[in-house]
Amino acid sequence: MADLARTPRQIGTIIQRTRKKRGWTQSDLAARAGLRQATISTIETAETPAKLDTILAVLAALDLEFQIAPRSLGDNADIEDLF
Amino acid sequence: MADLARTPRQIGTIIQRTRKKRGWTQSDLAARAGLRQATISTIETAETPAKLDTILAVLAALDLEFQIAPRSLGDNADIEDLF
DNA sequence: TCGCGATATACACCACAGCGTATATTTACA
DNA sequence: TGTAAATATACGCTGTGGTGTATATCGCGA
Repeated sequence: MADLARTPRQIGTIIQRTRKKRGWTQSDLAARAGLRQATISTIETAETPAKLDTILAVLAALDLEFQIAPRSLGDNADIEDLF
Repeated sequence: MADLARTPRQIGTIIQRTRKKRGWTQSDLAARAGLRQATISTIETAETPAKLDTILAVLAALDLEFQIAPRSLGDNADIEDLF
C-alpha cells in the first residue's frame, strides 16, 4: 500500500522506516545511493528540503518509487480522471 | 490510478498533462504555486532537476500528491511489507 | 498569413543543498 | 556501566535551482 507523501517530513519518515526495515544504517543507504551519511541524516529529519534527484536516488536505493495521484480522493482513488 | 514517477522527466510530463487537463496556462499554474512561468517551463521539460519543495508546491497547486510505493511490484502492490 | 497568446531562453544575482572532512552526541549491547 | 557503533552537527566551499526582468520563438485561431 502506497504511503502518502505531501511534505519533506513525511518523505523523510517513510525513508527512515524503510531503511530500518531493511536493517541498513544511514551509511549503508548513503553508499548505495551515492550520497553521504550526513545527507541521509538531514533528509530523514527533514532538516532542509532536499533536491528532487537526491530523493529519487534514495528511493531507488531502497527499491521504492514515487507515484502521483489526485489528492482529494484519498488512497483508493481509482477514478478515471479528474474531469 | 496513480502514475509512476521515477525520473524528473516523468514527473514533468505528468505535471504538464494535468495542467492542460485543467485548462491552465503555465502562468496560471505558476501563480497558484507561487512560482514563475519560466520555472514551470523548466520543470515540465525537465531541463534541470528541481528542488523537492518546488515540485511539492506544483503538485499541491494541481491538487496532486506523491505516494511512495515499492518499485518492483508494479502498481497493484498491496503486499503488506517488503522488509 | 497575420497577430497574439503561450511557451522557451537569456543574464546577472542570491540562496542553499550537498560535498569533504571532522567531531559531538546519542543509542545499543556486551 | 562502559564502549563501540550509529546518528546528528559543524565549517568552508561549490554547483545550481529559483528569482526578476526581458525577450525570442512557437502555436493556433481569425
